[in-house]
Amino acid sequence: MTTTPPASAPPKPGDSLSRDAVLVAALALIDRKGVAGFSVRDLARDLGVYPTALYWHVPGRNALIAGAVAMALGDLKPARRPTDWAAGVRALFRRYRKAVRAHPAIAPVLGAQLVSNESMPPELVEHMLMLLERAGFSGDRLRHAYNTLVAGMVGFVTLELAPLPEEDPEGWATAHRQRMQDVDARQCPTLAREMPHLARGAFVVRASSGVDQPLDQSFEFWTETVIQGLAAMRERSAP
Amino acid sequence: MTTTPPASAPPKPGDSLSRDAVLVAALALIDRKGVAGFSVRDLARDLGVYPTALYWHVPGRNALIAGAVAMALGDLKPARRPTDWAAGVRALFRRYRKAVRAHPAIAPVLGAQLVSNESMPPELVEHMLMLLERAGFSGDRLRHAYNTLVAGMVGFVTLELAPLPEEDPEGWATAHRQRMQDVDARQCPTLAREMPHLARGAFVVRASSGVDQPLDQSFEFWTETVIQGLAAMRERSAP
DNA sequence: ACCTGAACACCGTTCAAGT
DNA sequence: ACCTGAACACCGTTCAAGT
Repeated sequence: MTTTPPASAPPKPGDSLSRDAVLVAALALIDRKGVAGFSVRDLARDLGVYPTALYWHVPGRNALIAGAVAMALGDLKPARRPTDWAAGVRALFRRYRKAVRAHPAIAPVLGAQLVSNESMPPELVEHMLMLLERAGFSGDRLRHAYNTLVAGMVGFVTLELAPLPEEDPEGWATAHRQRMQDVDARQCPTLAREMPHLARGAFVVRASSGVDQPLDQSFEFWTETVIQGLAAMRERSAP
Repeated sequence: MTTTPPASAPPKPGDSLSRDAVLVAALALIDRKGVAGFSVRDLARDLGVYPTALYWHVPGRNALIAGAVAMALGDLKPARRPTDWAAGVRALFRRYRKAVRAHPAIAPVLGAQLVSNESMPPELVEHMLMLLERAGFSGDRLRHAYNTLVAGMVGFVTLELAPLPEEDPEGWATAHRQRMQDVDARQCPTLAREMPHLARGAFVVRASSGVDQPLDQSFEFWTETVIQGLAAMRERSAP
C-alpha cells in the first residue's frame, strides 16, 4: 500500500508497466475518448500490452477511472492561506474549475458517481471545513454548510462540462437546436423572447458543451451567489 | 411527430410494441439496474422481443435513455402560481428533488450528460425564467441567474443521488470507510475531529448514496443558501 | 409497418500457463 | 513478480429477410 500519489514519471513506452504509468495512460485515453468511450482493451493497445496484463496492477475498469480522476485532481493543491473565508471560497472554486477544465472528460464522473469520492484529496475536505469554521459554522450547521460548499464547487462545473452524446454529437446538436426553435411561443413566451441570449450559453437550451463554449461570467455569478448565500445563512445561525 | 408525452398505458405484455411502451419498460429497467447496467438486449428480453426490434421504434441506446429520463421528468408539473419568487424557487427545488427521487437511477445522467437537455420540459425553463424576471433580473444577468438556478436545482440532487459502483458496491463502501478512518489526524485535524458527524451524511466522506441516506436537512440548507444568494445578487444588479 | 435472425465488431474479466 | 494467451459471457448496431 505504499502508493506514491505525486508520481509523474514520463510514460516511457519501452520499459515495463507500473501502476502510475497505467493511470497516466488511462487519463490520457479518457481525455481523448471520454469516460464512456474508454475501454480497457484500448488502453492495453496504447501500452503495447495484453489487456489482461493491466489486471495485475489494478483491480479493474472502475479502479482505472477512479485512479485517473485522482491523478487529474492531484493538481488541485492547497494554495496559500486566504485573507478571509469568502476569498478562500472564491479561490477554491476557481482552482477546482481550472483543474477539471484541464481534463474536461472526467467531469461526468465527478459529481455523479460515488467512486469519485475516492479521488478527492482529503486535504481538500480539510480546507473546506477550515474555511467554514472560520466563517463561523459549527456542529450540524457546519455539515450542512460543507455539503453546500461541495455541491457548489462540483455542481456548476459538472453541468458546464457535460459532454455531448459520443454517438453522433453534431447530429444531436442540430436536432436540439431545432427542438429549441420549435418551442411554442404562446406557451413559453419568456423562453421564446430570450432565445437568442440563451442559445449561446444557457443550461438546457444550449447545444454545446462548456469545453467549447465556457460559461465564465455565469460561473462568476454562481460563485458570488454561493458566497453571499452562505454569508446570509451564517447570520441566521444559532450560537 | 405526434408523440403523446403524457402517455402511460400499462405495459400489456401480450400485444405489440409502441414507442411509449418501450420507454416505460426502459425506465423500469434503468430503475432496477442503473444507467450503466442498462442494456438494449436486457430490455428486449423484458419485452419478449428480439433486440433489433427496438430499433424500429427508437434510434438507439442513447435515445432509450433520453426518452426514459424524459418520462421520469414528465411528472415534474408546473404547479400553481407561487406567492413570490423565493417561494417559487423553494417549491421548484422540492418538486425537482421529489421527481428524481422517484427514479434515482437517472440522477447520473441529469446534470452530467448533455443528452438530458432533451429530456427537460421547456415549460420548466419558462417557469424558471419567469421567477427570475419577477425577482428583478433581466438581460445578461437574467441568463447568469438562470444558469445559477439550474445548477442549483440539478447540482445538489445529482451529487446526493450519485450511485455506488455497480461492480462491487459493499466492497467499495467498506474500503472507502477504511480510507476515511485512515486520514492523518495531524494533516487533517478538522476532518478527523468531525468524522463521526460527517461519515453519516457528508459528500466525499460518506460511503453511501442519498437513496439510502437522504440529506434532507442539507438540501433545505442548500435551497435557502441559493435563495439568499440570489436575493443578495439582485440588489447588486445594474438597472 | 413491424419484427425475425444471422452476423459483425466489439466489450470486461477469469484463469491457467508461461518466464 | 509480471505478463501471455485462450476462453467466457456478454455488448450495440447493421442489414437482409420474413410477414
